[in-house]
Amino acid sequence: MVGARSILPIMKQATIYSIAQALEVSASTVSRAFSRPDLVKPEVRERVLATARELGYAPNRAARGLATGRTGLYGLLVPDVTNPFFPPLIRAIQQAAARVDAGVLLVDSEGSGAAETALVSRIKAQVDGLLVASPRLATAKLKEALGAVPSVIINRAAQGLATVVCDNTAALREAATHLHDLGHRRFALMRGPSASWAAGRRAHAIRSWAQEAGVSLAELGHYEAVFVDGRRAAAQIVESGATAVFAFDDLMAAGVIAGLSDLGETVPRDRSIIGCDDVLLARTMTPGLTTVTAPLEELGRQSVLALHGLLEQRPVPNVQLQGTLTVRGTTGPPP
Amino acid sequence: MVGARSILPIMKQATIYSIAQALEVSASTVSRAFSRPDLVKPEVRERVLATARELGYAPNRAARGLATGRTGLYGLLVPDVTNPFFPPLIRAIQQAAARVDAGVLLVDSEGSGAAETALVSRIKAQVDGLLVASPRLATAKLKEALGAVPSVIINRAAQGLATVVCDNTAALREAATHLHDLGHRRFALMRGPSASWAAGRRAHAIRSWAQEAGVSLAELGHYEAVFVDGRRAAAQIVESGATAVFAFDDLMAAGVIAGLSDLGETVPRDRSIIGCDDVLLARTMTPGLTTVTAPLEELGRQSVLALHGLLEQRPVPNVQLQGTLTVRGTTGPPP
DNA sequence: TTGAAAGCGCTAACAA
DNA sequence: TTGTTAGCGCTTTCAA
Repeated sequence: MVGARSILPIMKQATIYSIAQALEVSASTVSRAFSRPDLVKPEVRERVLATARELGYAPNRAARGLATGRTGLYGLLVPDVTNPFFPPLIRAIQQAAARVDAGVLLVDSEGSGAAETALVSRIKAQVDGLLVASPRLATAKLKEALGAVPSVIINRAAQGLATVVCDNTAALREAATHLHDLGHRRFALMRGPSASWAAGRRAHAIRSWAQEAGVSLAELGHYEAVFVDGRRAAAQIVESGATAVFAFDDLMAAGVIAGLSDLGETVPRDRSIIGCDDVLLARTMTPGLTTVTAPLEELGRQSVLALHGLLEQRPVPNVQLQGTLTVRGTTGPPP
Repeated sequence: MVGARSILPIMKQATIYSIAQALEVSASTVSRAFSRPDLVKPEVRERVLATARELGYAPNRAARGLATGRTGLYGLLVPDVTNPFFPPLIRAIQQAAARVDAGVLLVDSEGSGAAETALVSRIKAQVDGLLVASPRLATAKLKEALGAVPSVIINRAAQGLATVVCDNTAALREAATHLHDLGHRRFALMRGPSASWAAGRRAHAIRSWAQEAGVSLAELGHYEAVFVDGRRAAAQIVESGATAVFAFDDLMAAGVIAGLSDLGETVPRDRSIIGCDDVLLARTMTPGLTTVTAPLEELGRQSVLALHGLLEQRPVPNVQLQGTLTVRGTTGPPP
């Protein structure tokens, strides 16, 4: 029979000491049973773990953090949670982080570079490392804000920082060829935000393809990566005379399609549209959007792996993943 | 001149002690300058704050947490980050939390009640309180898992727990009347997940309206709240003969519309569809989806306020917000 | 393989 | 208004 530890019904949260006392071992042993299990005799370890469970013990993260200097938290900074590109990424990151026993502290910068600076300095003290997705901030400023915090930049190349990016060049060229084969000769490109690294890359890919293929390319924008901007741009598309249009991303593509519909046009009958990223929206539209699918799961997994590596002082290579073309219903032969 | 503290270029992170030493005051004074500014002479406080800035001091959250028992973190548990209902909510919560100086630890249960139990126990030790959005778990089990952690349940009524919900009854009745006025007499209801509290409420609202109005109502489902389930259900809609259909949510509504399109129908020409929540998708579809708009911003704000209140031992009332009807392009007169 | 003891950086009585 | 003094719960030498 275990002696009554307390008459009160309110039992304080168990600590390594309560376990140590109950088992008549030292607190160090209990601590080791959790953090360095290999250092404690299997038999003892079992008993510790058992009573820990009984007492509902959970290690106090703050105490551990104070002792080790680690918080067990990864900060995740995104420019806009409501942009459908990010939720699948967030989910993948959250899962991967859980696998290395880290929590995810989520912060939204609302698309503002200035806010990024402020947020980074606000949270860098409470996390072990930072995952920065699609930063708006110039690389130099970003580096300055990050200081010495181990960080991984997602979706942007940045000299001197660990990065995980998705390269859509090949898929975009494939898409262009697909349209060309269908008979299109007049192309338009709706450029994304000028501060977006991905926007520049995508524009470059399409521009150089057009040049090689010797077809005309009207460059429109820059636009914000939102639905309404795409919608408003429809008139310019019509004016450009292009029959095949590359939107910066799916949101914008959906906007253009809506805008064209406002003008009495139907896609793909009157014009073909291609998006980028393959967000939920692209699959739920009718017809489905032809787009370049980003490996978001893998992007998230790799970012966490990279950050984890950084924290273990391992050298981490920059990783580059490939987007793939997904043909759905918004591309067809020109009218 | 300040004496050299270190020859090494690597300066350790400043603590209250480094500041105290530099200013020749006690560490308590420095501590107070931050946590209880009113208790320290303005003049001294200024000097503390100034050198803190100079030294790049940021309080160590873990240490503070250990001393106070507070982590400064709110846990946010959602069933599916990629469901477009949640991102705007997450953003609102994150912002509101920042305003009370709390961070948001995000966790995704992937729609599994079992996972909810596990996740709650995994994170309840590292947060000050929990925000649980649209739990799948039965209320009793949920309460058991939550134990004594201060918690606010979002989007579900739960006896004995603080809750913040959105009531769509009035808006749904208004929508039904709108359709009835348009001439519809045969209605269908696509029920959502059986474990979803909101699904039950919505079904009830429409069912009782139909009864009162004396119109026929075909009840279909339960379906999962995803696009593909809606799409697959299109055939049943056609079979039911209903000309006006209430989908459980926007995702499902979008699915139905795609499914009907597969069957050669057009909305709203052949049938009228109404969604619920007004997620991004509803605005970007062509035509736009008639739906019930949820005040997500406010929902998020109120949840954080409630949790904050709970943590300050204030009594917090349950809050109930109202959805509002937003008529767009998917409703019209019956054929 | 285990225990004793110091310390991580901060807060909060209590005293002055 | 400020300083002194204990911890908060855990990890981690160092010794045994």
